[in-house]
Amino acid sequence: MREIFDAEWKMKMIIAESAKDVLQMVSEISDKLIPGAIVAFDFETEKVEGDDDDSVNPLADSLFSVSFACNEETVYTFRLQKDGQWMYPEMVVQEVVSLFKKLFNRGVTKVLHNMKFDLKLVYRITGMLPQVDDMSWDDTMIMSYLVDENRTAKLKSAAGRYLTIDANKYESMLNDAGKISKINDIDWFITAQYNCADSWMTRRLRDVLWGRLIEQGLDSLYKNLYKGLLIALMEAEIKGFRVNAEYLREQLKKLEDGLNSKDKFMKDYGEAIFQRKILELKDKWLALKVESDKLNGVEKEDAIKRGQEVENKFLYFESTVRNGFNPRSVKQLKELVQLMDLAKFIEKTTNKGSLSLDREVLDMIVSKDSSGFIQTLIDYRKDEKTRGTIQGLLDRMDKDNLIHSSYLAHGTVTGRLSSRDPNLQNLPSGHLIRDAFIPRDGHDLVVCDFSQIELRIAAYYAQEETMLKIFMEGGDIHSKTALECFDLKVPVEEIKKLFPEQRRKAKIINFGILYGLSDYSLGKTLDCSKKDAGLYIEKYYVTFPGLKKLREDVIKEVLETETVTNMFGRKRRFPGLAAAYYKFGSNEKEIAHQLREAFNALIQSTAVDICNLSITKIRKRFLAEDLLIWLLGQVHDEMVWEPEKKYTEKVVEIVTEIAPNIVEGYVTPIDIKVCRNWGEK
DNA sequence: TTGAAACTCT
DNA sequence: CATGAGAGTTTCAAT
Repeated sequence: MREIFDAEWKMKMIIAESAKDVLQMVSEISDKLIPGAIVAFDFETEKVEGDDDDSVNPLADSLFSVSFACNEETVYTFRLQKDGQWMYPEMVVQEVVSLFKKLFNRGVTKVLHNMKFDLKLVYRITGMLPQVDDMSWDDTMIMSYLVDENRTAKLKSAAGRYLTIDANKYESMLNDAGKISKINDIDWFITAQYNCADSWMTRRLRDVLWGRLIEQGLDSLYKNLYKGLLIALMEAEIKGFRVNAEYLREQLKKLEDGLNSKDKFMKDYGEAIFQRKILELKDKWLALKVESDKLNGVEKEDAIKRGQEVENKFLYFESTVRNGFNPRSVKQLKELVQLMDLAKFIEKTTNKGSLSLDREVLDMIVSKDSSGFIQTLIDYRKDEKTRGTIQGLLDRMDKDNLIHSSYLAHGTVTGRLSSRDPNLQNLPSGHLIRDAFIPRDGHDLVVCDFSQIELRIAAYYAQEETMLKIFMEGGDIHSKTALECFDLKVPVEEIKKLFPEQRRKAKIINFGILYGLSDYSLGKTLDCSKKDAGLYIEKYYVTFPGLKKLREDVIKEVLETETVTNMFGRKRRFPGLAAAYYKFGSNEKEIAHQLREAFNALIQSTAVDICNLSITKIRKRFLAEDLLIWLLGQVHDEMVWEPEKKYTEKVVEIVTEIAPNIVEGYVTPIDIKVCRNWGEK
């Protein structure tokens, strides 16, 4: 056993050096797990040999070591595994395992930074997970996120910020010691201290952040939403979404065949044009060479320079042809579009100011191209995207055809979740891909989404009478908007049938308003003049005056407080906005952007809090009724559950009871469907 | 490894 | 002055 004291941090690190040390340490830690104790712990992991996945994977990585901060001063640490194998005799391993099992005592508060990650490791060791109603786990990453959504919630950043220490001290030590990428090759006493520092910071952060949560009125959101949500999400990640791999491989094959022929067509076409141009450029280059021989001084230098430019160009074209024209290369495409004489029709530029060749532009120039190249490119891009998505799903599927996406609860400024590896929140709508997502044998998918939740939230905050009435009576909001904005002289019930085009446009206006759409952009999307678009927006606000007032109120509020707070207490902060707004000559574009963001944040954050609160509440009810039903996925205002068939009706009943009634006194209706695959929804 | 550009979703 | 909010992934090209 070795002890190291960090006088600056007042941190005593106790490091085990042998199996005997581990036994003693486990017993000491065990003794401290008494009711009322607050203990932070943290794992270090490493990739196992032969795992080609480059991301950190708590379901597969080797457990290098763990540290326990049992109070604010004392931290213990010991090694666990090497290359995925335990480093100790079976008896010692059993003691370690039972220590982790003792953590499930609800009288002891456990603190983790990114709790889903470490709890998955605990799950691998013990086979145990906390229940969704277990309040004895704290996540300092989420606390830090709630306290300041604008700054990174990473442990070292948060610790540096809230503990006012040099939080990277031990990481620097690790880097100095190593310059080796593998944690296993570094002296254990160095990594041990690094590991200790992490749980020490986590333990210290917990108290500081808890104070901040209380100060800012965020404690209820943290306790009632996040504690349960994180566990429900962790269950979804562990469980995984089953996919029909054979079906996906079939679709992949079909796409690849189509892509190959499109690729060949475009290659041949592109290369022919480049070849022709190369000859032209060579002639030009020769001419310039002859010319430059006749000249002197500055003129000669200029001609040589131009000659070199021409030479570079045809050398580039030659290498392009040699390596094969690649329709995925934006650079090559731009050259080609210029040679095809289509560039003159393109006004749109990319963010950096170069020629844009996105779908919108291609749609515009496709009619000017008789060769079929542009149309082929449009189709190619679409299919290539789908192919990539399918390939990504197949690559990430485990041996049981399960896809374990992870959900980040701290990834967005509005409180939305994000999904990654793979992202299940941006799968193309429609059947092709979503049909591949299926329930396990003997199970159903229950898919539930909130209908028009953002508009309903806006109406609620605004107490917009006309809008509330339409929602309450089950009327069609888009029809009403169409009627008023386009002066349609028919009863509102007939709009859907008689003026579907106007209704479609009204839908764009309805959603656009929530995002702060300008007359300029609305004109572009509706393909009408800016002036007409402005009139529509005006009429919209006459029809729904409450919404106009709400927008003004939110802007007024954010300019005073630099903060938007939703009905659950969630905050979206805009530091510096007030000062910037009242300062002469500041960036108006940026201010306008932040004001749009502020209004949208109120609506978006409320919508997602309702959805996530319903997930937590529903999952807790399943627990209370002893139904072993886990969440499978969440897509902002949609949730997917996977019950055994015998529980399907019960799930529909409970979801239908809970989800629409999260806000007291205001119903947020849902659509719910039992599906054989995700595409059926 | 990073940034730009393209495309996907709610 | 620019002009709709929030995300993640893939590919190419440059560093």
